[in-house]
Amino acid sequence: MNRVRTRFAPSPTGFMHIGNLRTALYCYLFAKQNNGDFILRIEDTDVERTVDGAIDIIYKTLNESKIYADEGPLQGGNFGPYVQTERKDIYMKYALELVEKGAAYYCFCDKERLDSLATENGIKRYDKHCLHLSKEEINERLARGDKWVIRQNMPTEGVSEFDDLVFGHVSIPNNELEDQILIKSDGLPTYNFANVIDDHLMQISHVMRGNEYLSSTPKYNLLYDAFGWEHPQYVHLTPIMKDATRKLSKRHGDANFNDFTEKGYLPEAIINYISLLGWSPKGEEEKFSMEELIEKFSISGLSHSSSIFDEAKMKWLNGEYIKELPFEKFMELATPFFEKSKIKGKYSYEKFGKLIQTRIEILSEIPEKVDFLAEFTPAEGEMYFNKKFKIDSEVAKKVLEKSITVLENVSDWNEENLHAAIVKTAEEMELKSGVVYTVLRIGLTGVMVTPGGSPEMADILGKEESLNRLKLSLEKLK
RNA sequence: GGCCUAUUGGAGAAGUGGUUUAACUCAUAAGCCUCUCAAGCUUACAUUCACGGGUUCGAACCCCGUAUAGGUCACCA
Repeated sequence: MNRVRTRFAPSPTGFMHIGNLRTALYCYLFAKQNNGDFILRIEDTDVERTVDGAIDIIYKTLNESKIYADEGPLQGGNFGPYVQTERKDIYMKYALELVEKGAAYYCFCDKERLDSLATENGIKRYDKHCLHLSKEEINERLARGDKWVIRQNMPTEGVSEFDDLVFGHVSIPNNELEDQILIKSDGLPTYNFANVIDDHLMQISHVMRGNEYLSSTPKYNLLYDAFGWEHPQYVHLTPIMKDATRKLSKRHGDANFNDFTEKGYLPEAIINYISLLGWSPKGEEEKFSMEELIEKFSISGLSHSSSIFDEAKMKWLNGEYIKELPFEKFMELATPFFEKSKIKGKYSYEKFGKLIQTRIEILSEIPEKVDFLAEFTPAEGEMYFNKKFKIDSEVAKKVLEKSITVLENVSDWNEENLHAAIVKTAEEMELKSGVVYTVLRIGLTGVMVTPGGSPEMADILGKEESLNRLKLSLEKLK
């Protein structure tokens, strides 16, 4: 078998869409698993749609995702250039070869004529009007400077068949195939032409791409045939949906890689999650590093039907990745989010970080998890009510009174000593320590639910602030 | 509308004619643990594989039809 070479060929039209990223991932995984090459090719033949800076976003996204190209605009290679607009002359040369062979022809039809071909339901199909123009007439119009395009000359009968590695055998009647444009009037090739020329010239062995190309694949094969080239293997990928009927798209929002990284998703988690959309691993595990994905990926595990993007599951996976982060690394990533919270400049990010690393799934949850501590309103009496520990406002008042005196004598204010002080208070009052823990937690924060317990809260607040708050809480109960 | 493709639970899915009582993961629910919340641990969650026929001793798996969904029919990729 030939060397495995796959390619990811995005158009630089904006941010990197999750669906495209997944295609890149699969191409990369398949190539690497077979010790092959992964090529990045920029398809910028639509001058209108290309946006400045989009190429850099592609590079940056791939890099953050740890999807590294062996060949591409940045790293070069033996099959360059890897940007299609820089290959313009190559396409023209091959198009002319096709015209010579009769597999393609010049077309001078203008928009009005093309529009007049539309059927009642708006579908238009080119009628090969210019196919039979004489050589003289063509040369004359060319010389005159008439606008022209080059179209592919499709067979009108018969059936085209091919084998797709996911969908199996597919056959399409040739009369369904339109004489598509190969070279546009601006001299640049269409995707339909450029991708065939480049895939062949770059020796791509496996073409992995979206499902939307499935029914045009016979057109590409006809092109390969006209040149006498070997067909590549095809692997058509099923779309990622937003819900049962809508495709996940830029229009539906929040489907770009950087939307997720900005929300505090880790690239590893995003990659891991999207690898699972449309592909199913063999075993029970679903959390995989890139190395494991390379090892486990298989075309036989690719799905035949579309899959719905479920952010809840990606969140869960992200939480798993956050939990296993070394603490220093976690703090490095978390700090920008602490900076956006209300505790900015007030309390230790580190101490809070220890508490919330297991309590958040995405980094952007940090502010909402810590903001409560920045403001303090003493709790109402009924907030202390607890059936299990038999706490009511009277008990709370006594516990607060006693705790304040004990805590005032804690000289080295740290978690360990605070635990000890609480246990000691409970013993002296002949109460379960849970009673004291609970009352203090509420007394210190004014809220019933906190990430972490009372010693942790007291430690973060510091001695002075803690005692102040407890006194205010006690006041409130009187 | 023509053509192409798909259809297993709330989501991702395994499964390709007979130990599948339909794996596994997320979500959801309950319990344990526990100073609350998380985390962790345990358990529950499709008599049924879009629907209707057929083939077969036997079908989610094979065949036919219907429905539904997606794709495609651009000088966009």
